[in-house]
Amino acid sequence: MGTPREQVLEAAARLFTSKGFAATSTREIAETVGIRQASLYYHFAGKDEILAALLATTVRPTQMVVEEIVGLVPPERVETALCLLALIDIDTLARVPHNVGVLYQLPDVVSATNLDYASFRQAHGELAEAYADLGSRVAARHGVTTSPPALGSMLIQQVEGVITLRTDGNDVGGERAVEIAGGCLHLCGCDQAEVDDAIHRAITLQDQPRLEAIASKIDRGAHQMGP
Amino acid sequence: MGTPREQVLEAAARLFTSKGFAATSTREIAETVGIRQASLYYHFAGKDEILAALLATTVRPTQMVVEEIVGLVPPERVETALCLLALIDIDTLARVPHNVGVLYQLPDVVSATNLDYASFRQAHGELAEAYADLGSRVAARHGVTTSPPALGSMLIQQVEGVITLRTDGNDVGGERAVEIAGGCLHLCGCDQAEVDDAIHRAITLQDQPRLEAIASKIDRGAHQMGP
DNA sequence: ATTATCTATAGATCTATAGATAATGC
DNA sequence: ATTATCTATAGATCTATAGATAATGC
Repeated sequence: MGTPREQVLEAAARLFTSKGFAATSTREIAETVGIRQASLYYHFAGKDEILAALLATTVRPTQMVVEEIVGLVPPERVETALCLLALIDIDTLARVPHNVGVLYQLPDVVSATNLDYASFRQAHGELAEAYADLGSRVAARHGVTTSPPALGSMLIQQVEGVITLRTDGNDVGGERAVEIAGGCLHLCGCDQAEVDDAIHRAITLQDQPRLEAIASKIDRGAHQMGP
Repeated sequence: MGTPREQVLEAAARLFTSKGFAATSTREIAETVGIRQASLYYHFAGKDEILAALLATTVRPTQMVVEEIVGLVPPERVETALCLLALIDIDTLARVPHNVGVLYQLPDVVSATNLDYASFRQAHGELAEAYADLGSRVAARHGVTTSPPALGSMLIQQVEGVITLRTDGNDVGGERAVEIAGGCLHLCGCDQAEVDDAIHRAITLQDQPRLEAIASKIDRGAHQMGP
C-alpha cells in the first residue's frame, strides 16, 4: 500500500479528480486513508501542499522524452515520428492512475497563482510546440495550410481527448488509441493509406529495444505521475 | 444592467467559470452584485439553485438547430453541412459570455447527481451523434475508417477546443474558427482543396436569408446561454 | 399587502495548531 | 530522542433562516 504519504497522495488524487479541490475536505482525505484529519499535517504543511506535491509528481512523462522519441525516427519519416509521439502520449494519459490529467483543468488550480502550475504551463507549452513543429512539417508535405500554432493546439486537444473520455467513464484501450493517433495524422492532411502506414511503422518501433528503454523511463515517470 | 436575478446569474457565471463552484461563496456572488449575502435567498432557494438556473439557461443553441442546419445543405454536399455545423457551433462557443461552456466540465457539476446535468448530458450526446453521423458520411467518401463513435467524439473534442482556448485566455476570432472547422474536415479525410471548398460554401451559406433566421434563433439561444 | 432589501445569527462545516500518547531506536 | 499518530479545540469561514425595515402599489 506504500508509505502513508503515498497513501495520502493516492486518496487526494482520487478525490480531487472526481470532486474537485475545494469540494474535497482534509477530513475526507484523511478518513479515506484511515487516519484522523489532524494527522495529515504531520505529512503535509497544508491542503495546498498536498495538491502541490501531486502536481509536482504529475509531470506528463512524454514531456521529458519528446526529443528521444523524435530522434528515433529518420527525419524523412515525420509522419511516423508524429504518430509515435501521439501513441505514446495517448497511452500515458490512458493509463495514468485516477485520470490525474484533469488536475490541471481544475479551475481552482488554473486560477491559483501557483508556481507549480506555472512550471506545468511551461512544460505543457513546450509539448504543444513539439506537436506544432512535427505537425506542421507533416502538414507542409500534404498541402495543409493550418497555421502551426493552431495545428499544435488542435493536436494537443485531440490527444487530450483521452482525458475527456476517461472523465466520461470510458476507458481507452489500444484500438481507440490508434484511432485517436490516426486523427492526429488526418489533421495534418494524411490520407487513410498514409495513416495506416505510419501507425504500422510506429507500432513496430514501439517493440524495438531502444524504445523499450524509453518506455521504461516513461513507466517510471508514469509511476511518479500516478502516486 | 438587467433584473437583479440576471445580475446574480451574470456574477455567478463569471465566478463559477473562473474559480469553480465550491470555491465560490454566496457572499462573493452577492458582493459582486452589490447586495448582502442573505439577499440572494430572496431570488434563489440556495447556491445549488443558482447553478441549476445557470445550467438550465445554458443549452448550447446548436443543439436545438442541428437538423435545420443540416437540412439547409443538399445531401450530396455532406462536407459543406459538417463544415457549416462546426462553424456555427464554434462561433457560438467562442462568443458565449464568460465561456460558460466550462460549467459542464466542473467536477462539482459532473459528479453531482443532478437532473439538470443529466438532461445536458443527453442533449450533448445527441449533438455528438449528429457530428458522428455527418462525420462518418464524409469519412466514408474519403476512405477514412475511423469508427463513427470515435469520430464523433473526436469532432466534438475538436470543436470544444474553443472552450480550452478561452480558458487559456485566448479569444477565438473568425480565422481561428475557420482553422478549427477545417480540422474537423481533415479528421474526416478531406484534403486541403476540399476543405477550402467546403468552407467557402459554408461561409456563403451563412449569409443567406434562411440561415439568418437560424442565426437569430441561435442569438436568442445564446442570449439565454450567457445570462 | 407585496416586494426587495437589510441586520443578526444559528448551526454546520473546515483548516490548522497545541499538546498528549505510544511505539520504536539509540 | 524520534516518529507517527491521537484528542481537543481555536478561529475562520460558509450557508441558510428569522425577523425588521422601507418603499411601492392597491
